[in-house]
Amino acid sequence: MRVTKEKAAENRERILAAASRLFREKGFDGIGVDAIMEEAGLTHGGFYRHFRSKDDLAAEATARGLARGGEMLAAHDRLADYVDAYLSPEHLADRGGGCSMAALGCDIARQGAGVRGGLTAYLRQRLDRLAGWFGGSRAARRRQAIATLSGVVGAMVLARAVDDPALADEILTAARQAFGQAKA
Amino acid sequence: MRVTKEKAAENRERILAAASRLFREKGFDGIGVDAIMEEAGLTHGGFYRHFRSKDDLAAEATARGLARGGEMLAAHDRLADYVDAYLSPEHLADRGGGCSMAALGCDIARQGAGVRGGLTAYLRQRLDRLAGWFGGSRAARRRQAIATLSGVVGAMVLARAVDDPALADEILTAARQAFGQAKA
DNA sequence: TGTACATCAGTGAACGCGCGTTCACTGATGTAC
DNA sequence: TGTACATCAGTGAACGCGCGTTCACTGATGTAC
Repeated sequence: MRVTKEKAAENRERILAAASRLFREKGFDGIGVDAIMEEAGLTHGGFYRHFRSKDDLAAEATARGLARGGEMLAAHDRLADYVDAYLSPEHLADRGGGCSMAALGCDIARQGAGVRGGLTAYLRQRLDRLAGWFGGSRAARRRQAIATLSGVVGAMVLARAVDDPALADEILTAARQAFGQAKA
Repeated sequence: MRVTKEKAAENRERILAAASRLFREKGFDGIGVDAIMEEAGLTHGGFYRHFRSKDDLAAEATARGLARGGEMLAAHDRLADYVDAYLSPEHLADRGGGCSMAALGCDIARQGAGVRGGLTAYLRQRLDRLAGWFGGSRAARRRQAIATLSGVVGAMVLARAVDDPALADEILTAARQAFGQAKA
């Protein structure tokens, strides 16, 4: 049952969206091609008409997820707003729709060149954007951008790892205060 | 071929040590019971004389790995020394022997009660110890402990995820400067 | 202390299931005339 | 524009492999007398 080119392109997008969400929720090894295709409303056999392998999908889906994270970053133009949004209870709960670095950071180090290269390019962009929100020398601004990104990503990872909601909330609150304002 | 109680206890330790290292290196889903037993110098069939399941092993091995991290923390009595050691190139390279929060942080959120409970208890301890290195009110010290731990863990996660060694080094260096000294 | 027997850590084969990938097939789409 | 044919997105069964777990068996250890 061949479908129109438009429909096929739309299906490919749906596979990517499902994969991007499910990888972040369950990890690269925690979700299978069949479950991703089912989530996209297709059967698993057709997967290889769109992607060469699961690894290929991981690379494309990660890039897609990171791009969305970039939109979230672009939606704020002040450091405190961005940090508050990043370290919000909503982001804590929405692992599948949130930042890929927080959801998959440790796993990415074990992935192939496609995934890691995509993350590296994205991280550079995000650092550039963040640096613009700080004062001081070029080097000082970059240092603060790195410290802030490390801080918010680490806080989200720890808040999600902990099994006590009160402690998770305390971590997010403390990190919002610490990273939400530019320092000397 | 029954072995002495002492030998059996020693074998159990070897399984735990191998699991602790391999889980950190490859992730909970990235390594099998058979490979862990082989690393411990045993065959996979005997695994269930020591542990009820792979999940059980994950919980015990994670607790073991975190305890070692605690020793590393105890080995330093100044903030800057600890941060320098944590954010060193040696720690970056030694994923299997390093901090479990940096190696497995994102994966732990998806694990069972045993693993998450162990991490939570350990994280509380580490925060208490870190807080002692800061000045100010009790609340301020705790906030700085949380921000520092988030910062160093996040920096290590990002430095390992990136595929450019120069960028990884830049991240570690910037984070050492940012988190290595107590702030107001 | 010596002897007989029960225990159980460890072995290696086997089971069952899930998952990534392949394949023959379908039938609507796209294209060449 | 209409017709005939090639293309190919999608289907569902199947393959092969790896992995968590089980099991019958071994034989040295531990224990009861």
